[in-house]
Amino acid sequence: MVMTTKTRNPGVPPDYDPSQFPAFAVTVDVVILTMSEGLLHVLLVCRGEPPFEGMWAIPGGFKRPNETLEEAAKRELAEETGVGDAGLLTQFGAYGDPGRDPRMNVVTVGYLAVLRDVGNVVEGADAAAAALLPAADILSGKIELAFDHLQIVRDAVETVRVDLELRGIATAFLGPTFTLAELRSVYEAIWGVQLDGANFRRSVLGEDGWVIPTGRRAQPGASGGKPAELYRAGRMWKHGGPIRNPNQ
Amino acid sequence: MVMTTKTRNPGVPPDYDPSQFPAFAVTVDVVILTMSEGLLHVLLVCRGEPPFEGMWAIPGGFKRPNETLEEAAKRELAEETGVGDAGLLTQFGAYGDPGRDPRMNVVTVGYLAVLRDVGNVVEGADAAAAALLPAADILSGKIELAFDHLQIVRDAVETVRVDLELRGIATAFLGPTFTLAELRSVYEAIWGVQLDGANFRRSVLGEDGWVIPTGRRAQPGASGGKPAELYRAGRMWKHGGPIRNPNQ
DNA sequence: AGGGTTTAGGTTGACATGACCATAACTCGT
DNA sequence: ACGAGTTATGGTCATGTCAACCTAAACCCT
Repeated sequence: MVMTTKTRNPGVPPDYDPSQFPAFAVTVDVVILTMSEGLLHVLLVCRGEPPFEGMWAIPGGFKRPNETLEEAAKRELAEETGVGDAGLLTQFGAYGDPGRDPRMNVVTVGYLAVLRDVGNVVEGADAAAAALLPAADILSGKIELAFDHLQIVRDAVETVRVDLELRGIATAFLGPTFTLAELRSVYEAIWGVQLDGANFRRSVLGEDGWVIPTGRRAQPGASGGKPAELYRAGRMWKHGGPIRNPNQ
Repeated sequence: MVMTTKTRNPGVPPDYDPSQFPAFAVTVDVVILTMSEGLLHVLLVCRGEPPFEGMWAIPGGFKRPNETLEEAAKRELAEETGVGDAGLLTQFGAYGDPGRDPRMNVVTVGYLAVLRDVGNVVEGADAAAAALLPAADILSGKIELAFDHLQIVRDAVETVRVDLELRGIATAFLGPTFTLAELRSVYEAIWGVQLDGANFRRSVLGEDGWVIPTGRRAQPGASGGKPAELYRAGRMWKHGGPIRNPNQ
């Protein structure tokens, strides 16, 4: 059986025999992001076996021959959190450096999942082996990750930063209804900026389709303040977000 | 030898035995884009063997165990075009649908390469088996591609559209020196829009660092006109481009 | 020489955005 | 009950950006 995606070129001497292709293990790693206490958090699992025993790692697993990459990511997400539908599930990169897994040749495809609130979901899985950790602690190196998972988390967070502006994924972090302050806090946490509440309000409400008022009002916080109106996501979020990143 | 990127979770019964991982072939496919006659073109090779014999396909080949994905892409690019350095080489997606290759399980990683002018480069390779074809003809379905390569080209073109705005890729399509009209035509071709020459000029020259005047002037075209000044790329192109896409 | 073409440079007005202020509605502590 | 603090909401104002348009300069061709 000959495996050629590449056309055999008579002019170029093939220094590599296509009939003997190297076998790889293909895995899917899912970076699960969520907002918790105004900070971006990542769901990690604690490795119970060598190598990297006892270190934190991104949940992931093998791709099966009869499923697509996205199906594998969905399956891993469900196995790890019990959640069937993420607010967002995007592929953001493939990683295949030799030696990235000391045991064998493995190419992994990174998926990014955005969940509303995973606090209770994590308890459904093994609480000892899984935890939500602040993304800032991981990116700063304060929490060390197994394999090349630090780079993978870096790329995932960078992806979510860009997608927040280009594809308007902010509502994926929130529940079915939300206040404008909650929506704003998503932008502020992910971009690490502070946005003026009034200007944010004007940008979001300025054009129809972003948010739809429900008429109901949220419970005011413990510190008081006028109760905010509850909105739900409009149709426009499919075509990019209403807010631009102040840091270029 | 046990292959687990995923932590073994005692609570979740593993319905899939990690010690028996499925073997995949991993290939790298390179979508080579270039500007020719004001249109975006894709370098394709004609398949000489079944399946999809005689159809156009993206050049690609197997990843080797001791090279990174990017090194594999660079190698494929060099084998296919003889060019050592592309203006840009970016990974944009992984494809692993079951049955995408009828012969076996193969996961491919798509890379996007941007070249200045490949007209003469193609001749260096096998001229009969390789050709530059307009991207529009491929995306419209006028030219049929092997495997799932249509989807891969679609994603590559969409990536270059976004990267043109976010990462300022435009100069990768051009030679060491260029006129502002040539630079503008890159944006116009890829975004499918028409930009006002005067406004384009003001945006590009408005801030220092985008283009650097060389003092020399280009030869006027056959239709006459004031000869345009030649510029070279400045440092700013690393951090996003100066022009925004009118189509949001 | 003159019309057509392309680059180069300037003006104007609509619009988006950021900074700032004022008011309304709620919390809490006293 | 009352005031202080807090948050949401609504508005103004100055600034900057950007698209549309117009004019001049330099070159081709017939």
